[in-house]
Amino acid sequence: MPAAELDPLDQAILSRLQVDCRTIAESIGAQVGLSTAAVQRRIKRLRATGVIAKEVAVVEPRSVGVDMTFIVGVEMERERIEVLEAFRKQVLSDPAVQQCYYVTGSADFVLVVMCRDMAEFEEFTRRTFFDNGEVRHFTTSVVMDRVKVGLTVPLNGG
Amino acid sequence: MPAAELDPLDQAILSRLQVDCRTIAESIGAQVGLSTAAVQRRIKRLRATGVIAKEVAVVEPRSVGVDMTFIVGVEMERERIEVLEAFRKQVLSDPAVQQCYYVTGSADFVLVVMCRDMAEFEEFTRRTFFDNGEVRHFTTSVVMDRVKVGLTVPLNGG
DNA sequence: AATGAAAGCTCTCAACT
DNA sequence: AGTTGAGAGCTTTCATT
Repeated sequence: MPAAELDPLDQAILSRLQVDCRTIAESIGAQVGLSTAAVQRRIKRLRATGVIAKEVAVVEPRSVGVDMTFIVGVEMERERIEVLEAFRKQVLSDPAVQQCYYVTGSADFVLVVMCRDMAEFEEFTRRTFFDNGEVRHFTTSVVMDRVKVGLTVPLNGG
Repeated sequence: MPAAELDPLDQAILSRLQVDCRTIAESIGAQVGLSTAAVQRRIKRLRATGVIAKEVAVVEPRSVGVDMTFIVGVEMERERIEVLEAFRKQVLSDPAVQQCYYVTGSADFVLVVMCRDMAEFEEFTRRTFFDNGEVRHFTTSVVMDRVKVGLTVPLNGG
């Protein structure tokens, strides 16, 4: 888990795979000036060392009937470890919660929540906030446009 | 695009690929009760119809020296189309901006920003906010823990 | 220690049943 | 939808630097 140094070749490979992990090694090799086997070996190492955490399919929400996204700030009643840990577990197991960040500032958690419709979101707020005595306050922002959505990490040199 | 109906088999396939898009078709088939070729045909269709938008490698930020995440709320001076559109373009081309949402409520945009360190974040705020006369106000929350990070979409129901 | 070339193998894809 | 075979892409081997 420490940061093993990545040379420019690894970075170039990663920047391709972050956009499309099905890019074939031959194509990457042609771009970065490496043989197919060399690229494959580097990708294998990047996976083994955890630099590539996972490779996932990104589903277009609307195509599966999910049409609403919310940004929700959550303030807990008390910042006790037990309370925070319980909330963590709850959001981890809730499929409507796409992302959850524990943050400084006025809110304790910031959630990105996806639902089919408003009714489903209200059901989410009930089970997550109203049925939880430890939640002091929450604020909802409705997403009108998902301008940029990805998990791409900035790499040196692009 | 209207939501083409997905049967439970497609949903089962998607739920696997959302976790690991390198799962081989044979393994998925064994789980959902379908032949290898049938699974591959369905995956191909899911890609062609845009249900699977893309397949990407997720890079562990710390392993490439990126150690800080911020949630930034941005309020624009005026909600003129031109101003909003210019801001959209700016964040789309900025590699530090991992995500950007246009939202209702007190902020106009919510950004997820990733940087190597605080200095890089300050440089980001300069180029994005201080050098932009149309930004009225912004609020920064520092992420202490990325509790849940993914682009997984809930598939129940459809 | 990492590379390139080529052999060997796995998975995918399209044709056919 | 299932079966099959050809081809694409990945992995291993080995000689080289």
